[in-house]
Amino acid sequence: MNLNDKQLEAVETINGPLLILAGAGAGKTKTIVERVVNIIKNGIEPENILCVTFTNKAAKEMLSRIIERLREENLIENGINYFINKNIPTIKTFHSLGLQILKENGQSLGFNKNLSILDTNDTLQIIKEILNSLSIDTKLYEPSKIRNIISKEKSSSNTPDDYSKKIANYTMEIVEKAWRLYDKELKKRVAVDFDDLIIKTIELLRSNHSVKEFYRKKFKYIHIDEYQDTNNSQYELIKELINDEKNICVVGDIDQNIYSWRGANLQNMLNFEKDFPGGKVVLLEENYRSTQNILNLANNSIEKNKVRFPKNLFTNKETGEPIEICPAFDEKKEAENIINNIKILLKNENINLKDIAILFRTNFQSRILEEYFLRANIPYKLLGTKFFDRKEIKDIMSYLRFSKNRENITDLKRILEFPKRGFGKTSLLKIFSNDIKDISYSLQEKLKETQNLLDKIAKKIENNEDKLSEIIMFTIKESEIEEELMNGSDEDRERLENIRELVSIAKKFDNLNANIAFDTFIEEASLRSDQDDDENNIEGVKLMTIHSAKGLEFDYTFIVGLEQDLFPHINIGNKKRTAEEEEEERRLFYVAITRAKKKLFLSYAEARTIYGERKINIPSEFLEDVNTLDESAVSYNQTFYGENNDFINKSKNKKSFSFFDEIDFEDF
DNA sequence: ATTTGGGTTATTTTT
DNA sequence: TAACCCAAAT
Repeated sequence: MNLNDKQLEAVETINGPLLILAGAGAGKTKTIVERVVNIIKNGIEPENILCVTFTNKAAKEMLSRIIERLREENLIENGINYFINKNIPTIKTFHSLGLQILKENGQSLGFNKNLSILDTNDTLQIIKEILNSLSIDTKLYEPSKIRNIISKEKSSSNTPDDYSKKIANYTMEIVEKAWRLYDKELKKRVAVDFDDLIIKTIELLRSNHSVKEFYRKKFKYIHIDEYQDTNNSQYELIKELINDEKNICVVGDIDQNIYSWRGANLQNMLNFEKDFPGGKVVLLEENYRSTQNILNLANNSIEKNKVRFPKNLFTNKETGEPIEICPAFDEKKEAENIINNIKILLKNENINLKDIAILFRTNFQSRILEEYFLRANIPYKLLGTKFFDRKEIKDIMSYLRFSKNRENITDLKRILEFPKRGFGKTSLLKIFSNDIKDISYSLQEKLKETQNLLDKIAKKIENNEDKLSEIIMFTIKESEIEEELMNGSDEDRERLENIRELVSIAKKFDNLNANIAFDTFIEEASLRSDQDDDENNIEGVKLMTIHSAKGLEFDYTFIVGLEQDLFPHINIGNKKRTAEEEEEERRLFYVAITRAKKKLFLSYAEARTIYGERKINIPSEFLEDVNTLDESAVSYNQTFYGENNDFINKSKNKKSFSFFDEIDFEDF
């Protein structure tokens, strides 16, 4: 299978703890896939293997690659539908694994299989309501901050009781009170938040010995991908699942830990050898993605960090094209310059638009880029907008979900408020506290109507006569959402388009019986973030934040906005960036660099308008890393830059010219 | 019940 | 700048 020595070593070490330190592009997924295949070759049943990933996409990819390889090795019947075959490895995200365990065994904690998952928005609403009920000034004590504290505590596996012991100020008192009420509120709704999917699973395993033994026996071989991104509670969960054989393999790269602000704890990775003594460590340094020029920059840059395991990426590939530095006068010129460079790429070589990506530190930077892509008529796709977070999609999902789980008031609230039926604040409160007699007669009628609709939806799901997509269509029509949006503004019609997109997503499940399709669909919608399963299918230049580019690769990669305070990003308010946070910014730069396969462009603007204010910036300190490279490894794009760095004068002297009429983009 | 206006506040977001 | 939220006004 064309493995290098190190990869082979990892693949062949199947018993005991194994730590794989895998640099960017070092064939990490391939190594896990081959290791799983190897374990099965050694006579272990596939169902005894667990792989945990961080995204559904990664899980999906890993599963399909494993199945493909098992077929090649004749370890699985050809043509068999592996979704029906139970004897396959479990490959899931932490959250979907938790959900599965809770649905199947969580009765003792008050859960059932209609358990709802609340996203960050839903939970924020609940926190707001709680703070209001406590008459707390939400200006002084921001709901989002309170929620974040609770979430952070939860993901560190702390309970309200733990927390109450360390209360030192009034804010903490509020947090504790709100937390307890919040937990009660979730319980009432038979709902969990993302953190609960992990910590409730731990609670279940600890309190229910037979369930724990079942899973410990089942999962004889455990793999954890992206181990550097695990938080404390995920680490605790692993510890509960692992049996005495300690067949655990974790894979990760400290240099790619970019989510510490969300609780990802580097210590888990740093302490692995201590936590699981007697294990083996394998270091994968050969990179199969980028040119040596790109890797040199990545190596030299990340070397400045203190918290890491030393590693040096190398490749057998050629030196490659030089890194191109692209200075610009301001963000407009930067955008223009990028368009120009893309046109040159398209003109000179046989390059596809989908092999080009533009990465930025913050979302607002996409705006100006979009403007210029639109103007230049170059197809592009902005990634990272969360389809299932859109209001109209959440509304539809609420109808579907609530038809089966009538405990979740968040859903009911959404339903009653959209489309508008005349329910206001007071009438909603009365409905929620079951004082239905107190609302007006006409509202009572409306409520009955809505109830009827929900019953009809539930019946359709149970009856199994209609397809899932048909049930959704039915919901849109009968709820009069379609009518309302059709006759609304342009924006409303766009919303309707999104809803139609939801219907077409649901069609994927139409071959399953409605009940199962429904559960799968709801689960997928609650646990996934991005609508695009496969960004390879996107025709057009890809625009995204560096965070969402993690794990992806592009032939031609632009990193834009390389200015001090923008990237590395300066913290908001008067909070100073800590040394650790500075290192995280550098890791982010490292992740960005290592996305590039063939050529890397580094772009910055000397002036930029942020929040309506024009600011003069100095080039990012990260650009200095380029000085560690040979002269031949770097080229300077002079288009918007003077010979003596005196680019302002230069651009004054330059006649303005247009880039937008050189190539006809109709073909793309 | 809905609209208007003023004040606030701007990272990253695998689930 | 612009989006968002809430209170006050209609």
